[in-house]
Amino acid sequence: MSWTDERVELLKKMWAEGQSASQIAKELGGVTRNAVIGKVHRLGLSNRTGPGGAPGPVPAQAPAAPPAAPAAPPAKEAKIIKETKGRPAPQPEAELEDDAPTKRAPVDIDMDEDMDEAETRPVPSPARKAIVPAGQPLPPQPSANEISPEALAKVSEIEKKAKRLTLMELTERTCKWPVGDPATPDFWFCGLPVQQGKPYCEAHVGVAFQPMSSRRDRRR
DNA sequence: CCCTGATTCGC
DNA sequence: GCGAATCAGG
Repeated sequence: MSWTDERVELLKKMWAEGQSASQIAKELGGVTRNAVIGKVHRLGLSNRTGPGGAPGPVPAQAPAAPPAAPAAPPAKEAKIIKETKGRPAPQPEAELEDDAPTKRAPVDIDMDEDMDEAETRPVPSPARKAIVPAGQPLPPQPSANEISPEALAKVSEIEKKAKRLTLMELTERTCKWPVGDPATPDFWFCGLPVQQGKPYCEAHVGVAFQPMSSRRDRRR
């Protein structure tokens, strides 16, 4: 792959949007994040703080280059050998399949273990489109009336920073919360880092698992 | 460990 | 110019 005008343009766009190099690389395809970073530098737009531009929306690390002290040259000789560790994939984990995402509740993915206390329980997944006679433009997102408005706000908040991964890009540590209509090209998965042991990121765990107490008395 | 961007340097 | 390898950090 080469840096065609188109690709460079997309690179610039995404970089400006605060997307990470790895994400840009994935989007472009055929290049690694290193390639992207290298290109970014050669294009001279390494610092996301453009002239007169709005501050980056992403908590990008500020490279505040300090007047590097004339420290002694690194005398590192030791070589670090990375241990090769095999992944026998023990647990009969449920794998995300090409199964119709229409009714499959992502909640049951890898949820066997510690569901800890009976204090929480999964809430119907948002991916599950209500079985409704087609024709209605209704966006059956998770019934808002049974989720704490606080959690919802948090979700819409972080969804702006979502990685927007495709099914194939999901890993054991990327949030598997689906967004959008599976039948639409605008369908994607959150992809943010998952919360330890959970299939979702912090925000989505918030709406996926509700304390029994708040679920107890929802009428209707 | 996973992930980020930054730099170097042979090609 | 390119980008893998490496470095440095969260």
